[in-house]
Amino acid sequence: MYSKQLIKGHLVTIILTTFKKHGKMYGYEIFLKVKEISAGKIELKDGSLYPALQRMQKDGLIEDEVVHIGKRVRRYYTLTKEGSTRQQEMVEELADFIKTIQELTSIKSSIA
Amino acid sequence: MYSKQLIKGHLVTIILTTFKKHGKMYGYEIFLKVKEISAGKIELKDGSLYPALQRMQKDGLIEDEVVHIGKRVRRYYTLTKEGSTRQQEMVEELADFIKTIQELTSIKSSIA
DNA sequence: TTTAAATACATAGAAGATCTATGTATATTT
DNA sequence: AAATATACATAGATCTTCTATGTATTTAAA
Repeated sequence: MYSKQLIKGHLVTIILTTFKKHGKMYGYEIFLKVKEISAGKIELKDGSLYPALQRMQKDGLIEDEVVHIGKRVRRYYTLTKEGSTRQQEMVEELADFIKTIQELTSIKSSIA
Repeated sequence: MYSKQLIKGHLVTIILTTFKKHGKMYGYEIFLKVKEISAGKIELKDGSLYPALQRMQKDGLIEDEVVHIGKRVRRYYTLTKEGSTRQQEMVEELADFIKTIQELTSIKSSIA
C-alpha cells in the first residue's frame, strides 16, 4: 500500500489511467479495478473517489451517464478527448520528474 | 517547468534529495541548486521553501545551524539520519508507483 | 550615486485536494 | 436475521503549498 501522501498528489492520474485501460466505469468499479491492477497497493477511499469524479467531470475530463440497475443507480463515466490527452501529459510529466529525481540520487552524479 | 500540481506533492522529496547530493545548505542555496540540477524545471517559491524547511526540521528530517555572515544571517541545514532514510524511502516508493502507472498504460497490458 | 536586482529569511492568509466520518439504500451471503 | 458487499454522496477537518507581503543587506548597473 502506497503512502497516503503519494496517493494524494496522484488521484486524478490514477483514475484517468484506469479509464485508459477500461473504457466505461462507475465509481465502485473504479475502486475495484484500481485495487486489482495495483496489486492492492492502491485502495481509493470513497470519500476521495466520488468528489474526485465530480471534479474531473466539471473539468471536462470525463462524462457521465446515469443507468438504473433494478432499484440501484449507477453513474457510468467515460474519458473525454481532453481527459485522454491530460492522462498522457500527466504520466509523461511524472516519468520525466522521477527521472530527474533519480539522476540526482545516482552515485555517479553525487561523485561528479 | 513542471506543473504546480506535481511539485506540490513532492516538495519534501525534492529538498531531501538535494541534501543527499550536497551536504550542508541554506535556503537560498537550495533554491539555486534545485533550479540548477533540474535544468530549470523546478523553481521553488520562497514562500513554500522556508515553511517546508521548518516543517522538516520539526519532523526531525533536518537540523539547522545559524551562521552570521557579516550582517546577514544564514540558516544552514543538514540531513539527519532519519531524513536520509526518509529520502530513500520516498524515492523508492515514487519509482515503484510510476512503474505501476506505466504498466497500466503500456500497450501490452491494455491488449492482454 | 541612485536604482535595480540579487541575496536571505520570514509570516499571514487563501486555495485546493484529499481524508475521516457519516448517512442512505439495496443486494447478497452466512 | 445479521453481516457484508454494493453504490453513491456530502460535511467538515486537515495538510500542503501558493500568493502576497514584509524586512534588510549586498552587489551591479544606469
